[in-house]
Amino acid sequence: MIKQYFFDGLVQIAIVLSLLRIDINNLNDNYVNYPEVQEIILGQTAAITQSNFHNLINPYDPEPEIYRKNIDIDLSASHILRDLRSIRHLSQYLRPETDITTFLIVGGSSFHLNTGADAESSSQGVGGNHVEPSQTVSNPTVNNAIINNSSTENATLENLTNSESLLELSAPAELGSNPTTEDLDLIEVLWRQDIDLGVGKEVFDVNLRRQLEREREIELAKERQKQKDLELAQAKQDEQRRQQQQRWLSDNFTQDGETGEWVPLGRRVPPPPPAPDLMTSGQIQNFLSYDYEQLLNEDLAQPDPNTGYPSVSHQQSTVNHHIPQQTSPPHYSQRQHQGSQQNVPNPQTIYNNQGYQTHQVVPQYNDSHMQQGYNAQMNSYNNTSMTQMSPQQRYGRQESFEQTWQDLVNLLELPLQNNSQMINQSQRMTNTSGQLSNGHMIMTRMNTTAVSTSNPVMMPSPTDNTSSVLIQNATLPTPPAVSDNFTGFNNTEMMSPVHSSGMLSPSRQNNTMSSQPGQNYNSTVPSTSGMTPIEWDSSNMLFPNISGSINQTESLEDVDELLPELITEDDLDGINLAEMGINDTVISLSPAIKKHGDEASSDSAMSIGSPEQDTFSESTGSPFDGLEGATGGHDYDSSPGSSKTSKYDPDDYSFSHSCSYSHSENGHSNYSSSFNDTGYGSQGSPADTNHIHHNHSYPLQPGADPKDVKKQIGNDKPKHKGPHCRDHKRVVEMKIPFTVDQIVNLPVEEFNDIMSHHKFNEQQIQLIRDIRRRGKNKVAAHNCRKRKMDIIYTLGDEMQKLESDRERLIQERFMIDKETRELKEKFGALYQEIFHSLRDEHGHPYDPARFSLQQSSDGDVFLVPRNFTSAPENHDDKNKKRKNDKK
DNA sequence: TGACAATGTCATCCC
DNA sequence: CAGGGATGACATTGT
Repeated sequence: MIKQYFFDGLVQIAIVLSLLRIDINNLNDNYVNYPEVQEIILGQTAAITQSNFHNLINPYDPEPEIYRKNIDIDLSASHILRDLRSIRHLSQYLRPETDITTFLIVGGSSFHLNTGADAESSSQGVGGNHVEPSQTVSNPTVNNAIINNSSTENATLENLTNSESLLELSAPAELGSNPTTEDLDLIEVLWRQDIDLGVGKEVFDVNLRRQLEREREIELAKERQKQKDLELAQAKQDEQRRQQQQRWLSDNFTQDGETGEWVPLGRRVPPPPPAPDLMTSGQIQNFLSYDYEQLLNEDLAQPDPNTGYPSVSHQQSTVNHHIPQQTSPPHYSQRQHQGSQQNVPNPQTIYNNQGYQTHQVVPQYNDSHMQQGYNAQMNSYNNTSMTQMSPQQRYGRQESFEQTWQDLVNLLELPLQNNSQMINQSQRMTNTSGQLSNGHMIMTRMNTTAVSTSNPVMMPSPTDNTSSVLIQNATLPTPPAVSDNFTGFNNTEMMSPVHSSGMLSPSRQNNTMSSQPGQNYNSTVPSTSGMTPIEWDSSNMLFPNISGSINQTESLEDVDELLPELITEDDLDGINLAEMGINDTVISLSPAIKKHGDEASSDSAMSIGSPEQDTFSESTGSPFDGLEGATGGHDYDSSPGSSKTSKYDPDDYSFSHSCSYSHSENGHSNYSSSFNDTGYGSQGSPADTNHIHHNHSYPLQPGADPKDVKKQIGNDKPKHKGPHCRDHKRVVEMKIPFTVDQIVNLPVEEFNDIMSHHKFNEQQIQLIRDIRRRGKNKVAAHNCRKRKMDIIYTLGDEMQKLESDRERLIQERFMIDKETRELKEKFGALYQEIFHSLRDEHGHPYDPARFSLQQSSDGDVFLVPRNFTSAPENHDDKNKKRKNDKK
């Protein structure tokens, strides 16, 4: 019995000593630089962060499953130390809310933690084990092993002596001194902590353990009973809600016998007469407030038999339909009055597959024609953000917004309908689509609302409703410069019958533009256009919302068919300045248009540098033939020039005018789109290497007004004078049977062949070579200028980016400095607290001038003498003490 | 009529 | 070495 008594005590002492571990391997003077010290600085507690502070495994531990210091032991150690605090000098070791393991390392032999040492000495003396006291004291691994072994009653400490870790450290000889009465008291205290440590006497006492187990079982049974009661109460409450919901559903919906889904009565079944147990408004309110989200959630989960999508839209739409007939939540009535009544008449739109979310969740957005753009936005929103939201979130937001706005309207007695919609939309968009520029969004919505009010009877066509969602168009902000043009377009072109049948024209333009290499106008479908958002973002969008509402699946063939009809070159020439916003886009399409519509196009830019077009056979089919077919007999000064936009037709390499045409509304045009012969197109520009597609168009300056383009256009016809004309005149005069274009653009081989086959005199040869050289150089000069502009814009972009980075870094540095200051202050306070909490064996505080706290890499904090410069492992002669300071 | 932008041309370098 | 691209400088043209 006595043996068992002391054996238990020895085990518990070992536990304590495991907490008061000493790790000389990690001792270092540079403790403050260790990350663990920074953890202290950060105020992390082991219990919260689970840093390596507590997860380190002693490499010497023969049983690696035992962690030197896991969280449980720490918590238990806190109890131990709490008791230790009650006795003598250890009373001040603990401080609340600090989680520091403290090691007391004292240079002199007089410094030692007498608690563990004395206890050990006393226990070993009585226990009669083979364990060397010094070994047990100094090695925490051994203590862990003891804990492990003590879990089995037959465990002996024989294994401990065999542990290699036992031999790692040697404790001072005085640790084995005779126990004092204080030590015995400490042993008693440690026994009391057995329960806290989980290795109490019951571990060794079967009866006690069984009794404890029984108590635990009783407690567990009580817990289970409580849990069961709670569940019952919850189930009862749910059942009540379900019944209430069922009743409401039965009033408004019918349940499909096959699928079990709730189908709105108005869709398949004629609306039944009002149910006798109609809920009052208050009831409905109550019901909604409690159960509607759940109901909606369930409804959303039910797939629509027609579309396969959740049938929430049906529910809502049907509810909207039946509101006047049945009592339904006031929310529905309000919503219907606000917006649904204009769009719901078209069930095709409601049950449309692709647009179901738009029309379902936000049905009122369909009430106007111009809101298609906004629908696109909402489509994008629905397809992106909204689909990621839970139904409760979706409805909750919407409902809350509507409710809030309706309350406001009621309060202010605003006879708004469109405005309320607008604001609601604005609110929704603002809250749901973080990518949207609020300003632009509101602006756009203003446009749509204006149009919707001016033309309220316009209904969204099924095509529009079935349009695929153009997410990018909807989500990306429109450049402010676009706004004006876009607004003008909205109010003019979009409302015209031609364009409303197809309002597609702008979109088609967009699509057509996308077909041009190097142009990033088609930002609607990144998957098809292969553009990154950045590319898209940098592109110029003339009709963001419009294109967003248009079916992006329309083929380019349609575009090509429609464009010549919609936009003729005469139109291009006749477009007034007010429509330049459109012109910019349309004109940029000129290559595509002229490809199909007008062979007389002078836009030979596409052919520049292209071998196919450089051949004679192709050149004969080039637009120049129509103008220069006389091979010298044609006077350029009198050329019609209706399609001529360059001031110098004979040398119309097209870059001169294409660059002017490819302007966008913000003063940037993609010159490279029509000028791709040099490899200096946008793809090859430095900006592209960074995936930033600059739309800088040479020669338009950044702030240049699009009217410059107009000037270019307007000046086309009179621009048939100058040095270029001289070359052509000379060609004519010299009876050279080639055009300047042919002379310039022919490949060297073919050019040489021609020169060899034709018998030219020296004068002719010289003229031809000069023309060719000048033509080449002209192109080169243009490339050079364009490249220069690209570089300038790229550098500007980089500068902006660097400036933003700089701002961000400055901000970060400021924050880091602030955090550092705070951490330093925190560290200082913590240091002082810990340091002043330490007492020597006489109960006196340590002298800060002589000692300092330092932390090892494993998170242990040591009290190190100031003159303790070298690593502790190199000074084994010094007395080292370790403290696990749990506060 | 001068300023300015756009463009063409030349000279030169370089590949 | 010729052809041609690149580019600075200058000229021309039109607004």
